[in-house]
Amino acid sequence: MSAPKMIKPTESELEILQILWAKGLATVREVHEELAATKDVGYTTTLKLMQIMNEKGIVKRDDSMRTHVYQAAVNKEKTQKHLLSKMIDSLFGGSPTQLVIQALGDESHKASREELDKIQALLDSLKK
Amino acid sequence: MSAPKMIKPTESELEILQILWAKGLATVREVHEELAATKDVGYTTTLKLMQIMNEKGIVKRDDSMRTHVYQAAVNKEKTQKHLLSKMIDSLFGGSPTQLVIQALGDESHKASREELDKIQALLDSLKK
DNA sequence: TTGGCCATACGAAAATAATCGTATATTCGG
DNA sequence: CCGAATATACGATTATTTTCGTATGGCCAA
Repeated sequence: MSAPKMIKPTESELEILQILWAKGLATVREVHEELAATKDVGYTTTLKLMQIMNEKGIVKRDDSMRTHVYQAAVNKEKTQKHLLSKMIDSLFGGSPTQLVIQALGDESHKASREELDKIQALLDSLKK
Repeated sequence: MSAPKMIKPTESELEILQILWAKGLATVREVHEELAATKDVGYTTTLKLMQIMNEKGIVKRDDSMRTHVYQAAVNKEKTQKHLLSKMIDSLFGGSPTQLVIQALGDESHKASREELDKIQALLDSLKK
């Protein structure tokens, strides 16, 4: 089994996935260093998490070398869509509109002009 | 302490909050019946959860009667915004735009024409 | 060769979340 | 008054997630 049916990464797993999505390929050490920049966590903790993720099929690894090389085994957009959909149901009563409005109104994550234009374009196409 | 600084309801707590936000005031039994319609869970489980939420300050209760009456102690929009913000950080690299695009493109949660207009209005005001 | 890094494996503790059984009190119909 | 129904309190179990200590072995410079 390579691609897991139930995509339900935990909080910590998501942090690791983010890094793997950005890097493509990465060793435990690389992932760990990036994690450690933000939070205080031990190396073996990161290692263990990635091992578990490998068992779950969330990541794949190449263990032909002494230092294993990992990569995400779940698609970024699919995962985002899935979790977003869950949030729409669990927090916005099934309406994506309220979510969009809240997201756009978020003061701490302001959208740039270009981004707004991008959204505008999508909106236009949806209106047709 | 009435309003908690750290808004971090668990999955189950969120389900209960949703019901309380909709109902305004509700007893444990009322909340439980609504929960039980969807999932298989015992009454005392719901009770316990709501007691814990009360201790955490997520809900308030009037226990002047034998049957306590609960209500949400956290603001719905604030909570939505907070969790959304966390998701933007943890899953969309801090950019709300990708989130908005994914949300609007979600096939299983289509936005109506009115909703699209609503978003358009907000977009217009942001563009200025 | 050998001592120090650096790697993975693995077990298990610690922290958090969810579940429920049982005790006990109140209410109310008959 | 009495028993069934219904309420809360509370302890304890189970499940899940996170964390880390320790074991073990490879690699390499001195």
